[in-house]
Amino acid sequence: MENAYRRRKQPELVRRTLLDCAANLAIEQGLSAVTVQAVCAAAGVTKGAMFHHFASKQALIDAVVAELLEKLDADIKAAMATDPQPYGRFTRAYVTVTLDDLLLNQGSQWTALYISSLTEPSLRRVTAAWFARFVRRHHATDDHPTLEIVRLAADGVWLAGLLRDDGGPMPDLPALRRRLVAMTLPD
Amino acid sequence: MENAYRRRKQPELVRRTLLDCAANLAIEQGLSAVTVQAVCAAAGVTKGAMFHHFASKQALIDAVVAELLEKLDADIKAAMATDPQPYGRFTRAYVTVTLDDLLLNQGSQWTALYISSLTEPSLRRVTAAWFARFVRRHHATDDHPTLEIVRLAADGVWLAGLLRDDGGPMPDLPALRRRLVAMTLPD
DNA sequence: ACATACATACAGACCGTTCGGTATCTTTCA
DNA sequence: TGAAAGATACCGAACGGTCTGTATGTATGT
Repeated sequence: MENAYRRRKQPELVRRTLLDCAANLAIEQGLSAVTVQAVCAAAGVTKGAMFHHFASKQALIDAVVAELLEKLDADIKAAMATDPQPYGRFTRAYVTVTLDDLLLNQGSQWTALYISSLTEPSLRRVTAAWFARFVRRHHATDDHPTLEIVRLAADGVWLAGLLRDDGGPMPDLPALRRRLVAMTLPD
Repeated sequence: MENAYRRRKQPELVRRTLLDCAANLAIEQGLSAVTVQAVCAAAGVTKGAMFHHFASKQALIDAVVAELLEKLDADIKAAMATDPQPYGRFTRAYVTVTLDDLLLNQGSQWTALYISSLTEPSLRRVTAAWFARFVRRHHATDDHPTLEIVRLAADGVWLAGLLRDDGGPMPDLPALRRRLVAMTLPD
């Protein structure tokens, strides 16, 4: 996005680019690397532009996390919609979405960002509320202790995905996925 | 630790206090709250003292994480030493140490710090290496897919512990502990 | 023309780090 | 034994850099 001063105005594109660059910075270098300057440099705009689109740095980060949660939300709901078996439906969707994200894009786009959102206390509150609401809504079909263990294991896979690029042990994801899904079925 | 200038010199106590204060700050307010000034203010010393004991801020944080990993290391080894059953011994110890930390001190002293250490890329490398070494050393007795799921679930409990104070769903820890341990036994 | 979308320049706070100086501790040696 | 000498512990202030945020100027779009 070069020569930004004299190009055509593209407010929505600029806003989108800022969000993407902030997310990428958080993913690749941690949340502490997400400075306003770094985001703007990566997006090819100046701070004036950023503060035009977002009231504060915190508002930018909040928007990034909100988008992440919305995407997770949509993916989980989509997975649940194609599942005829009521029992454990939410847990199966949770496992599927989590594992497939690691399987498909080997870079694990969202993992680092998701975990980062749990370390900053302000973001943690948002994410905790999001997850609690999901669990509460589906407690009728997903309340069994075994299902809880499966969900916890899926959470553990988030962490394993984080460590993957640093020599951490990485499970056989397809096999693990099969096993976890099998544990969510009745009997 | 008041009137620090004219009191008796207590280098080991000061060093220890700095480490504790840095850990507490990271636990309660996130790693980004660990500034040199904040640590020194909490410890009741000046920045000069801190830079006398640690070559840099990074060296201080590295020392905190190293202590955390050493403590985990010792706890796991101690738990393994009292376990007569070879199969799944490491996994059982891992589950025990993780769950008991959350059970005993309800503040979950180490959880937030452990998770935080996974977000900063430099710290992540250390922690990943530590965990990979552990898994590799015990692959003879702890290589079964079910054991891997148990370990992943224990990792998930780290995250659940993080969310606990923010309204996140908290499992019935004693029951969960029993179930996970049962899954590590033969048959 | 007017609102929107940016660039530019700057302010104020805080960051990690350095450094000179002063106290206390430890060793040396008469 | 005890005083000088050197090492260690710590203070306090200052520095250069980077941070978020603001104020203002200038182009574009309608």
